[in-house]
Amino acid sequence: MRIGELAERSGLSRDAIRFYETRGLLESHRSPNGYREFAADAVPWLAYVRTAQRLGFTLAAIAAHGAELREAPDSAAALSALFAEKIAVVDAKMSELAVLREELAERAVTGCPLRPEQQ
Amino acid sequence: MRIGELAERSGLSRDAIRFYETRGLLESHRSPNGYREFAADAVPWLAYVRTAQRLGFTLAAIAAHGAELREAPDSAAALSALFAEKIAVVDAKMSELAVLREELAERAVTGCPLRPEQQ
DNA sequence: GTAAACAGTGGAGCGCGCTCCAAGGTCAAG
DNA sequence: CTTGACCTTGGAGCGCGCTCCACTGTTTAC
Repeated sequence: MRIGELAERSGLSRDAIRFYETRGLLESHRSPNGYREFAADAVPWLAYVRTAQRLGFTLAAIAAHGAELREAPDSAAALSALFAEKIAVVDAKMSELAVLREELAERAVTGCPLRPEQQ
Repeated sequence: MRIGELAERSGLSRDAIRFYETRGLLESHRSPNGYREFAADAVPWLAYVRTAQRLGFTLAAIAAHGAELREAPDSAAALSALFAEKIAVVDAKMSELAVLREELAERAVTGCPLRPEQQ
């Protein structure tokens, strides 16, 4: 698949895809004419990237995770460990959100404005 | 309280605090000598700002929320509505994280690499 | 054969969220 | 009266995550 099709299927711009490639988030090989060729599973991968990114992971972190996966020995155990690590990060984020939510809920009940007062 | 004390108590830099003020996240009045004076509750407010920010809210969004609170009629009902709105946003974020977590967990079990393959 | 649609590169620019710096005013201690 | 800590206001710069642009090459359709 060439970049235009990947752009359409992933909902990203061509520029964003090229940018991701420079950041090591995506690999391609080149056709004889110099055009990038992407594998079909770049589409779900990019969907994952966007989700992770929207949830506050930096592109560098996502790329590092992907690189670890590529370099991991192909045992299910090693992969599981990597995912477990990532899941722990997600869980931590969820806990923080839970705390923030509780704080908001509490103030909603008490009517405490949670804001800088005059003077 | 002057900016140095607020910086120390909030763990932020003076520059960051001045920057927040330009973005409408924080108010101060000026002493006759031109120094900024902050209220004591700027400290918990900044703690809230940092938490919200770390969880993926932009400064603009946080400032907008703060402004709404300042402009809200001072009824408990109105404030509750504002907090309920914010809580809904937090809940949505948590749901997304739950989905991402599940996706990760599933792939950890199946050993599916979740990455762009060669070719 | 030509036009349109696609691809490539390099570089500038931009919004966000700051940090750092220079030049200067204020104030308390010695 | 100087020293030093603190404050002020610009303005430049920076890492992130792109976008946009100019210019060029390739492929496809008529």
